[in-house]
Amino acid sequence: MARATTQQPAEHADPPEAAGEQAASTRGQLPPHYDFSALDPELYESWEKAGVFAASTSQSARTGGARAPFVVLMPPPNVTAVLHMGHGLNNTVPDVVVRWRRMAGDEALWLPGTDHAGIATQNVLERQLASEGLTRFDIGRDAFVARTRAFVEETGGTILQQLRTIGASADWTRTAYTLSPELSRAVREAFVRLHERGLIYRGHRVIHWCTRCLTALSDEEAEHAEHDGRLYHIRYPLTEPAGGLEAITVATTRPETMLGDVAVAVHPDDPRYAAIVGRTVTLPIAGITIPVIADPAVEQEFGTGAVKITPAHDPNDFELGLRHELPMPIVISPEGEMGEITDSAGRVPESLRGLDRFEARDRIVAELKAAGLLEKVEPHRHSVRHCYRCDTVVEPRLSDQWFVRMKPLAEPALAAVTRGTIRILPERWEAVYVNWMENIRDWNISRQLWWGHRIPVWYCDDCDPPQNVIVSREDVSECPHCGGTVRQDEDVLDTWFSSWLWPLSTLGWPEEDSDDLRAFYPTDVMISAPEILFFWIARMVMAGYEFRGEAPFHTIYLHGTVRDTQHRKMSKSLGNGIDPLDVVRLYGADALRWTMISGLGMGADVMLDPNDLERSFAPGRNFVTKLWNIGRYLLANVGTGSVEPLAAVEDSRLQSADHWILARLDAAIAACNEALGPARPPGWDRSASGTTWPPAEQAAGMRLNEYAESARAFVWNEMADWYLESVKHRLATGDADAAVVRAVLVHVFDAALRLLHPIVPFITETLWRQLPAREVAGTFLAQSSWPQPTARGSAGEFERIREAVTALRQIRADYNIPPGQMIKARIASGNPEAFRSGLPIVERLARTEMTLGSADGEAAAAHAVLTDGSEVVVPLAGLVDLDRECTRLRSELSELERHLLSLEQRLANERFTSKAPASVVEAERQKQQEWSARRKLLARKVEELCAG
RNA sequence: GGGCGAAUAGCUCAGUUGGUUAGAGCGCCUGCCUUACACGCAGGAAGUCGGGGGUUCGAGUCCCUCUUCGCCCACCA
Repeated sequence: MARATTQQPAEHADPPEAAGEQAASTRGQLPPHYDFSALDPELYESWEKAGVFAASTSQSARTGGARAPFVVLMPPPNVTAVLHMGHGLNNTVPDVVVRWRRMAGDEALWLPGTDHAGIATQNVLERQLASEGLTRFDIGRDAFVARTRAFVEETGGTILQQLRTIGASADWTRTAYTLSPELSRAVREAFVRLHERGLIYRGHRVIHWCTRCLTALSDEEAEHAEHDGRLYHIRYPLTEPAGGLEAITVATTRPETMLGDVAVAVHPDDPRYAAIVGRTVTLPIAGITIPVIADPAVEQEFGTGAVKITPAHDPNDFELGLRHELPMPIVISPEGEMGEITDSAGRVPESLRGLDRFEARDRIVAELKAAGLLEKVEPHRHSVRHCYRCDTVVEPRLSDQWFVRMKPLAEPALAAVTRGTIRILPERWEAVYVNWMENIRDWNISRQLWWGHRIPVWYCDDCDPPQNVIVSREDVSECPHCGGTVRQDEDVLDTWFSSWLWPLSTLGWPEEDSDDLRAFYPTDVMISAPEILFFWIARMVMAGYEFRGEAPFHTIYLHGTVRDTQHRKMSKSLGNGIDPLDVVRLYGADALRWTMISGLGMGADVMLDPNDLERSFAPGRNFVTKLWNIGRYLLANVGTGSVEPLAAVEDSRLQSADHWILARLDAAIAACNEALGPARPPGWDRSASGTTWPPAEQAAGMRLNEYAESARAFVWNEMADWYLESVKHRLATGDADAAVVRAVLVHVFDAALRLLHPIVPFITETLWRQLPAREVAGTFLAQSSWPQPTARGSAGEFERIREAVTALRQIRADYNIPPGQMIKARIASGNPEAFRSGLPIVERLARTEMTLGSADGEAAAAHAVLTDGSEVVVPLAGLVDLDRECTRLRSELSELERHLLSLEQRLANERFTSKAPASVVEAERQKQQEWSARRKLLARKVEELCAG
């Protein structure tokens, strides 16, 4: 039998025993599974070689071309990064969107690149040095930077190579790097311009300091984490008792900072302390005298209502210190050790100097206790800031840093979102963005690191302020005022100071006339994780307005996080990660992409099971295999010979199944388009100025999971399960009708591959290139067109066939009628030819015979009522016992009656009929009629069968 | 401390402005190697939509409240 050929395992694709069979020669060419590991890399290479991903400025409508530009910027991964699942998600999403737009006729640009990642990369190199027993100070700045640069050149960009394996269709010809000469130029330009506008200034204040990285951090880089600490109540004895008090008790979570105390503050209205304001206390351990002052910032209710003031080691105390013109001694070193660092002589006893701040804490507490000055210690849960790179507890520390004045920058960036030029999806993040912008604080941009953009500021030691500070676009070798020697600022800029220019700098800015800038700025969609909304995305918006006067993009799409089954974020340190390259190896890139996209509700996290890859990735692989097998069937049965274009097939030649699948295709295309949504707000492809999202589109689109599901359901549940199965016999005849099927099938499959290509590019491209329908030999699906509806289908007739067939299958299953057993079905009404012709292959295998006629007079029969009220009857003579059928019918009837009753009650309710929309009422009436008819038929059946 | 979100089948999640008998994938049960596909086909079981209250002709959907979980922000030491 023919079956024998299909049973052959893949390795024996050309079995000798099948040689005599005609079908075997074609069918044998393709194995039953798609060999992604062999085909995908080759395919990617040919895409890249053919320039499929490269965008051209001359095509952009903004620079004289005919296509709307569509631009997505890759959030640049750290240059030292290796691909993890987060990258997988973060890059699959834009790839799907970009591939969609590329097919939809846009000039699509996905611009890739890497970030030099100052602090992160420096940490990597410092760890390397540490393993050799060295620190960066041992080898010096120049050697360290050189070594880092060499390391980056050698190993950097690995991740960009890895992104190719998951199919990322980025324009690699434009690959950018935040520390490249071009981007460095943009960084300097931005710094100097902001400085000229008075938006960059040198500030002396308390900042977040990482004692391990030895650098200042921005507010965003100092992350809050809840921590179970203690609140220490410490008695500071009054120099002279007053107001009945011997001492004043302060509460603190960081006793070690008391050595830097310069005052004790109380609320001016606090009656408890009114008498001692203006007096002095003796600071224990240090043994110095400090004043008691009054300030309204003190909360009377918290702790004891008295607070110790350490201006150099607490931002609040610093502000208060400024108001009261207090001294600001620094008692903790950059490394986090106690010492008399600045203006603190006589404050730190010899025994504490050089001690780590946390050891010092314990020591000080012990000493206080011994001296009877520790009143009590309470458990106190509070949040402590940590370095976002090394998790070290951040030490607030007085220092000189460069700051960006953010308020003026935030104004247009805030307005862009509130007025709707930029939308944020999911919408709930909009409030978060707005809140941050409204409460924006100045940005500390200087870092005491070696790896990064050196701050373009030079100092002349011979000139007086303000001439001694030179801010310059070009390197400065001598003082422009006195001609003397200058020295450059030792610090580098925050990594994010180069990242926030990404939309501008990667397109050629500050060259205002750059072709790329004119053709591709503003970009379109910014796709990223919510974690960097403030670090990066919000600042890009500010930079866009500040330096170019336009929003950098119109949509911010924040996807979820990849988590494990316990909802923990996947991370190397937790050891719960999944290596995307393992997944690619075992399941294929398409399967990985499928899992990412199909599981991605709007803003929802993607849950994966690191211990059960099968569970997470089998669905994608299975779908790919399904597609592959549809393709196999097509190639074997349609062949590669020429096929009539669908447009050449007159409607009269189409049968019910053909009409149906064409209608379903149109519905699928519409559903996919709806889910993907508008690509841009009106007018954006020309200019962004004044553009806003229409309210109706504000939250539309970017439902990638819905798009995936619509396409999948069409291909699998409609095209494969029904259409393919019901046209097999027609295709086999080889006559004129077979030509119709070939035309429809090829058209529909071609459209399906187009619909699916953005999600599963490898399998679809591979199949498409073998289809007889491809436009021109040598072209790629990746750059072909997005499918258009045919407007030629109608679903009605075949829907009835599907209903009838499903009814037959239920009857078969209910009565355990064996697969080989022929059943004779009678359809109460309809076109018997259409039924016969539309039967799927399984029913047609000498299993079902359909006739048309009244259902009357079948005594022992199973039956089903279709939605149009007609019946399908299968005589059961000798096949089953009637009691079962009776029971089944009765339960069906009672269920129907229950529903009908509630429906009728609803319709009888006058308030319903008067208040509900007419269309709803009409639909309910229709339903009532249908159900009544069905009830009648069912009741009669029950009477006939179950009477005896 | 402030703000936001989530809770729907055993698991992961859909469910768009309130309107048919609440869906999908995985898992589970039954039967099937049937002309591409057992990584498959056919059929099936399974949900008082977190608890309570309210608005409405009608609530998974809107309002209030409680519980649990998660996220963001935050200068009460």
